[in-house]
Amino acid sequence: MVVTKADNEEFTLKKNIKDYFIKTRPLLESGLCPTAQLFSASMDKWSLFCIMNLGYYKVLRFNELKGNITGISARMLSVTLKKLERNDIVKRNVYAEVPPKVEYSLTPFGEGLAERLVGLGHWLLDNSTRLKEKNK
Amino acid sequence: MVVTKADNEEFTLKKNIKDYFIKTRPLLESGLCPTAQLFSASMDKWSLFCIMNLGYYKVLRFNELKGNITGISARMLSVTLKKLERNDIVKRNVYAEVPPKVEYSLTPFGEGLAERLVGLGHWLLDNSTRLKEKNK
DNA sequence: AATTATAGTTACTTTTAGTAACTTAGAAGC
DNA sequence: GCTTCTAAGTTACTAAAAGTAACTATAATT
Repeated sequence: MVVTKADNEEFTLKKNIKDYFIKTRPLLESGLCPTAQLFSASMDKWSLFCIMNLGYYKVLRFNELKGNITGISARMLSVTLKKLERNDIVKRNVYAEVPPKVEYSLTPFGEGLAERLVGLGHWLLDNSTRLKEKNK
Repeated sequence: MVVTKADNEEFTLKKNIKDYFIKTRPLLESGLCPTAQLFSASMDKWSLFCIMNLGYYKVLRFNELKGNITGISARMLSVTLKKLERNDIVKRNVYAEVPPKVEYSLTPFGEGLAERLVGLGHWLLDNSTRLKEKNK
């Protein structure tokens, strides 16, 4: 029997999914699965846009983010940034000035996340078909 | 000047994020950015659990999925599966029997997505710290 | 003394998520 | 031949989250 490259990839994928299940099943029950937490609590469209903008521009102030993200309101940006800060994805840097000056940037974890989300984004751009239709 | 491996990785990451911005900026305005669509319309926690379960078990019936995903209601599973079907992530196979028999599985695009989400999941398991605390 | 600027907050409305009970249609048991 | 069972949902309702619009604090500037 000849084991091809494709067979090995198939095996690796299956093994990865199996590993993932074994690792996350007990975490899911206790509500501590980081993947579930990321997707249920932290990964809405506004979070994605904040992470991508900070990944590109590195440091942005509140109103710069608001200007870059079309459609976001001050309240939703505030709520989103607090959530990302709680999850150690975004760092908040306050200057004691008037008018206030607050700079936002990614943490090292946030940078790694941005890198991986961009990877996923590129794959989606190349591979999604049905998603290209405007939906809902 | 010596170009190190780290420099090259840094460069590649920056280039990827730049590419991503250039590609998605016009798509965002028209509401046709697949990444934004995936995250805003299709990527909630229930979608993630459905995709992961189907990635692992390959084929599952409605009540099997419901049994595997703790906490999901019939309505939310129904809504989620319809959304995933609309986005070409999940395939629905109906048998003309009574009581009804419906089998769900991933499309080829859904399988690719599952693979990438598991990759992200493994990275999160290894690298997330703050996410490990129960939040919200 | 009024105006401007930044980074939000507060009160309110609309949309979405979640819950619980109901539906459909034939097959099997009594 | 009447009741019970089953799978895969749906329907009507409530709770929670997202979204909108107007407001606030503080000091420097006009």
